[in-house]
Amino acid sequence: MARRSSRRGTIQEVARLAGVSPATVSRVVNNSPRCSPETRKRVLDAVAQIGYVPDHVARSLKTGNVGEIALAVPDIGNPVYVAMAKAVQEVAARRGWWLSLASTEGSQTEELRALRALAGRRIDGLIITSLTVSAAFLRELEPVQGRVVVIGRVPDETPVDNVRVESETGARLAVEHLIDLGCQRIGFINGMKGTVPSTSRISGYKLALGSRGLEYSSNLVVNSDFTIMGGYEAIDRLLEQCPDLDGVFAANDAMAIGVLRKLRERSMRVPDDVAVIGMDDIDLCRIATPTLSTVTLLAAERGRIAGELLLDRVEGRERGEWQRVTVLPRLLVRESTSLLRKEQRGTARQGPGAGRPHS
Amino acid sequence: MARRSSRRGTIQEVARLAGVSPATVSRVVNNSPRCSPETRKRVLDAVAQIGYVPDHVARSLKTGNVGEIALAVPDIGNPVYVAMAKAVQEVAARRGWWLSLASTEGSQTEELRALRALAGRRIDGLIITSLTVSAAFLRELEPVQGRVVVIGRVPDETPVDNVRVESETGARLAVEHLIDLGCQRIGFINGMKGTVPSTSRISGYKLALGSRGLEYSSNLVVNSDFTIMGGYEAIDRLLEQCPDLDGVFAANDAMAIGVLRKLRERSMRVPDDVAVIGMDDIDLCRIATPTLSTVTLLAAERGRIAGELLLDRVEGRERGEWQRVTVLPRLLVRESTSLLRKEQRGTARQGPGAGRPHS
DNA sequence: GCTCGGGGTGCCGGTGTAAGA
DNA sequence: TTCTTACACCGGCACCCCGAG
Repeated sequence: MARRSSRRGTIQEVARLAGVSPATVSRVVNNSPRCSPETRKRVLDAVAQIGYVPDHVARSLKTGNVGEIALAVPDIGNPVYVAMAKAVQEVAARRGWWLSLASTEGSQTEELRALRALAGRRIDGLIITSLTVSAAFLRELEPVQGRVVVIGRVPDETPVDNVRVESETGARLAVEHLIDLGCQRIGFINGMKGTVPSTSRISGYKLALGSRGLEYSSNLVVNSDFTIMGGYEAIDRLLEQCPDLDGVFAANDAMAIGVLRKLRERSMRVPDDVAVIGMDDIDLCRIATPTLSTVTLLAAERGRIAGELLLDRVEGRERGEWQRVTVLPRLLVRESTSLLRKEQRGTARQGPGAGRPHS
Repeated sequence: MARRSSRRGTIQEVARLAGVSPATVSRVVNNSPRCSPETRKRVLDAVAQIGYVPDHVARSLKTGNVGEIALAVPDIGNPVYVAMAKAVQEVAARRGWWLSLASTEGSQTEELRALRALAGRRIDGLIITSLTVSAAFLRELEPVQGRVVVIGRVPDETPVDNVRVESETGARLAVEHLIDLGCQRIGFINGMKGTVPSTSRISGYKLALGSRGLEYSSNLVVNSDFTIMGGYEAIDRLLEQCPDLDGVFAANDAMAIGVLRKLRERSMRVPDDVAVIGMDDIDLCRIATPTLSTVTLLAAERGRIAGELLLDRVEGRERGEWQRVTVLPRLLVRESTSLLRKEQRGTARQGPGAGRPHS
């Protein structure tokens, strides 16, 4: 096992070489004020000569923290989580923490592994976003209180800080937007049944129909997974169940991009024949043809907030009640649901735009 | 600082509760054979009652390794590195290691930070892919020998295991393919000057021109960054310098996708007016319109190899000479360089294909 | 008595080894 | 033998102590 391979010197060796005590070396290395300039220089010379680097493990054992937090996401290939990760990374770096990323691939086992890393003090804190909040998951949160932030809704009494987004409202905004455009038969391509995100989306979809007086029909809904290929194949099934669709709401942008691709293959025009809207606001929305309308769920913002909350706890700044922070989705209208669709069709459009914030 | 927050019990407390010594608890927890069934049960009961989880830091201090490796990539938002990360992750999990991901954002500082994490024994091993191999970088490799694998070419004498891809050959394959299609004026959109990937690509580009008897002209080359937006803006500059382009080679797929997007806006047909080829083989190639021809650099394969090499070293299985593994790029022909372009124009094409392996 | 620079040492929480029942 | 214990030790850090000014 061990091997402690090419370690170059301990604090004792440096101390011996510099002719001081280990305590002094420690003070110099940690920029403690209590040392004279000349001693400092002698020590630093010895450090340089030996190539001494403090052993992080030993330091952690003594100080009680390892200086590292982790972010666990279901799929690091999903641009939404990349945006989230970059935001957390920014916070961590600014506050002097090392961030490590873990991709759970949606597996419970991996999520629990991350929580156990926390319990075993491999890391000091954890931000985790889970697609399905299970009982086992909630149970494992108990012993690591104050060192976890969950992104995604958890039951109210759960003893963690929690960052939420009203994705139900987001779904409602998207669908109401389609309806207000004149769409009457709006298909919904949802993610896998039973996951937290898919539950709130279907709920928002129904709310929107209700608020505008449209009927819900299960013919208008299909499930698939949250990827481009998922949307690509799901739209076929949807069109089979309901050939005269005039609008599609996809549960995320990746799926919506797949839908655009397939509709183009089937020579259906967007938004003329079918208006399409996604959710998340990934970069690809502005590259797609036509550019994709969407509802942003503010992944980066949630990441930033989660990072701050976690570090406030872990650094001991915050000891109060469990925080519940909710961010509000915003509609971004682009070409795929453009109101000007009749006039602009067939002519070159303007380049990828930032999307027009709306409402 | 410290805080050792909600830690639940140490090995001593468990030992006291079970009426045994700490050493016995340690043996039980680690499934050491030397212990009687009844003692084992008593200990396990005590463990469960207290909710004891071994302190990973303390264990690491004694055993000399932390059970964690890291993968540092320039940009976790790049699908190439995602593919690489997933491959490494698979290897790490299979061999019982924890993998953490770090995104350096191309910053030297962050790369050196990762190397210092290694030197300070925060992690046991590191796989790192760097865009620019600097002297400072090479210098920092010295003290952590045998615990680093570099993906991307380093000087021959560098004391690390090294996984390479002949990206120069890859670039040559791409450009020769365009020439063999009949292209005469092939623009090249390269990444930032001075990076390792861009250097080998321009070299391959020139080799291809030479091998087919075409002239090199600096008018045909522009630089930008390795993103969709990079390609999107670079093609404008390229067309300004050379309005009658008939082929474009982009240094990676992301840029090529940006090119496709811009060409569509400018109503230029692909491949009819301009053939386009990228490099990397990211998933988007099969979703783009038209589907994007490319040269795969086998990112996942390189990740897998790097993972195995690193763990062989870190586990002490391998102590021999520094390994140099080279993988060979392969051309994948899709619609954006389709030979059938004249015939198929204007009709619906077949769906996203896997690409036809070639040569 | 107080400040300042520096030294001695117990300790963090496990693990491995040699000795003991 | 077979199981268990005592104890040194991993490598820093932080507290407390000391002497000199």
